[in-house]
Amino acid sequence: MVVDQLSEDDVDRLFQALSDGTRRDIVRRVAAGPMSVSGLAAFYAMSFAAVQKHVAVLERATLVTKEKRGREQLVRVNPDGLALARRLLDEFEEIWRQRAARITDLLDEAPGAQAKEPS
Amino acid sequence: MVVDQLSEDDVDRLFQALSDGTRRDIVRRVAAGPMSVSGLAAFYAMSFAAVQKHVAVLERATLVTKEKRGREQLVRVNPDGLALARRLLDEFEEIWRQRAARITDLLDEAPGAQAKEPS
DNA sequence: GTAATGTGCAACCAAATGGTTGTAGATCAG
DNA sequence: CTGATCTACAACCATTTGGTTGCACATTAC
Repeated sequence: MVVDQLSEDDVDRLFQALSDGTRRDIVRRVAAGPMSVSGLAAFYAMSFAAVQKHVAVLERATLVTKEKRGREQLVRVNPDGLALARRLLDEFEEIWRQRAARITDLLDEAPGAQAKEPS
Repeated sequence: MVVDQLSEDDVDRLFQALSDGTRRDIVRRVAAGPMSVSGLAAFYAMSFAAVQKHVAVLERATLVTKEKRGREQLVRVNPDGLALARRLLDEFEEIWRQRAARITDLLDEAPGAQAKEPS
């Protein structure tokens, strides 16, 4: 099953965005409530520009959204992005589960019986 | 909620391993049944050494395991690794869900209750 | 035995990543 | 208005990543 219209590059960006501790922490923080970029930057021992870049990576990965709010830029979590990533992992597990079920069937069936595809 | 004993570096490796299309494809293939490294390499338009490196990345991320089988090395999916990644994503969603529930509560409650959460 | 196959590893290279500093444009406070 | 704050973006740098080729070593086939 293909997940939506996601290109491989989209999936690359999703997981790559999640592969950095600072970015995962940003997602956690904005998941608990929206924050400005500078508000986020205050938490980390790195420059504002670095945090800005992390937010940009998360935005391109559709894990957060930004909205201009006066002179600030409010960062919000995008629940769809997270759900998408989880669904992708579910796909992998589904493939494995089907194989496991097929093997179980083979073991359960009498020897010589043909294996049918489980749902 | 901390997931098991995973270090941040472990999580980095997990998601980083999944951020490459070739590696995700390898996981799909071995999820459907174990394969040798050279068997896998036959599918991709890159050198054997490159595929070997991808498998090594997946192995360090605990997404696959290798087992020596004669002169071959059988690569298998590690369902625990996948389940771990999914659980990590569940954590993020849980944080967001809790916040959403809290907001819903605030909206449901009678007005006059003091809200700590800015809109 | 010799030859072919499967693997591991080192050295190398181009491109991407994660950080920095510096500059400049908006917006808000006084 | 002036000054402080928030953001955007460019240029630069060190390290990592994803690929290559080449060589060494085990195991299997003939």
